[in-house]
Amino acid sequence: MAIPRAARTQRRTRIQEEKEEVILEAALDVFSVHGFRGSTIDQIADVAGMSKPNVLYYFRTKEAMHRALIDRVLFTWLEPLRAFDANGNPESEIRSYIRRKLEMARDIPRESRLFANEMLQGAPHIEDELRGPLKSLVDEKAEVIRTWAKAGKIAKCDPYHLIFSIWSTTQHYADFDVQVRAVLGQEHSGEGRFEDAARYLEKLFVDGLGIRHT
Amino acid sequence: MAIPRAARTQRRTRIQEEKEEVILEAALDVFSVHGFRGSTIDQIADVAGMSKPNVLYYFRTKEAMHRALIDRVLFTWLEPLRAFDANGNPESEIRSYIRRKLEMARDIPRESRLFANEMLQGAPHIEDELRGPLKSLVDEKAEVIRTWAKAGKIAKCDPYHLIFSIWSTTQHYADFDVQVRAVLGQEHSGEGRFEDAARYLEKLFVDGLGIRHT
DNA sequence: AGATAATTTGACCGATTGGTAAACATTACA
DNA sequence: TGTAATGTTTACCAATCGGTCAAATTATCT
Repeated sequence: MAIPRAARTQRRTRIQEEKEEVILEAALDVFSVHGFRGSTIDQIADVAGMSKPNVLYYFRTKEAMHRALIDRVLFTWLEPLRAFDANGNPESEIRSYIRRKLEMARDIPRESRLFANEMLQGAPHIEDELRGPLKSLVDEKAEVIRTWAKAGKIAKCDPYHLIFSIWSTTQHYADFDVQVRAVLGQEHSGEGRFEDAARYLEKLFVDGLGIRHT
Repeated sequence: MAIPRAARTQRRTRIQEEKEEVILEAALDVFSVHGFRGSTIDQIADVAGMSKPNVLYYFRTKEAMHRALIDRVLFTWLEPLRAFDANGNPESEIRSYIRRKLEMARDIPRESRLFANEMLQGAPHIEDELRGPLKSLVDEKAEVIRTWAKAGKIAKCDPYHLIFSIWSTTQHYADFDVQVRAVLGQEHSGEGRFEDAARYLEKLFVDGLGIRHT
């Protein structure tokens, strides 16, 4: 019998690389909508265009697929926060952070929904990542914000809740997309809503944080 | 055989009233965490402390339970927006709206998560309510905000995105509770975080919307 | 080309799914 | 108290679940 990927130490084949990509792509489609429990391997196999045993040849369990997906997406998703620069000036840093997050909500909404689903379920698979790497990163950036506040560059405010508010307002356009479309109506549901959102949010945060325009 | 509730036209019994309450309570527990597809009648019956066929005696299908739950929760959830008063002054109205929403995120987070789950899945069960009653309500309140802006009471801004941003920032504390706790660390995960959030968000929105303190 | 390793599939497994049937137990009301 | 309506449970159903297995197919390398 063939040796499944996970038990092997050798190099990955071209086919492996391709098929694993196809499967994770399909898994993202399914998991991001129905969550872990609500998704089935059959669904994923269907979307991926292959048989269920074939999917299970590359990922031995449903959990393994989900795990691989989370790991990959977690990195991408935190990229904008990592880019948050202590040496930049507050206004442009915050503006571009908001823009980047909104672009991600627009361009890769499934990734956002995958996380949202995980959070709603109490993050049973990634609690360690939250308490570890994520917390460290946020702690670091919170310190940057606090420094800015002490230097009088922005108003004094709780840096953690500031970060939460940027996360929530931007990811809202991915996670609650249906609601946003429904409320805005068909005429405002084009891609232009992201530009409107960016304009509004940038102003809200720049003014709300008492940032002096330079 | 007994006639299930849904097919009956007569008054509801005391027992019916009680048991339906118990079931919906249990269903809220389960649906809010796992979503519709990820939840099972067995789970709900277990939490409700009754047998599966007994649950199905009161609600003939899983969908019927979910439907009843959504209908009930939708009303409660929109209460704060309904209370948004055109005759009040912008500062106090916005402050109290934020407070109310945060209180709900703290006191009835399961309701928030139920909706969030529904949104993530594309709102297959409540799209009509979104396009109808919800949109109407938001349209009405958006008009109020626009009036305030025209009167110079608050800065000009897109009223829809303003409402979205209040929704998302406040509900974040219910939907992403695990993440918030993980990032804040154990020492700041007491109920005090809601007070911190309220302080931060009120300032953000009051200043961000250019509301003059009176 | 032939051998070997990698990939794919159909048939299948026990457990769980949403839901039903009918016997049994309890309640409400005359 | 009797009885009809209401409520509850056990046993069960077909469909679907995550996952296995061995056989068949395809790709790779000499």
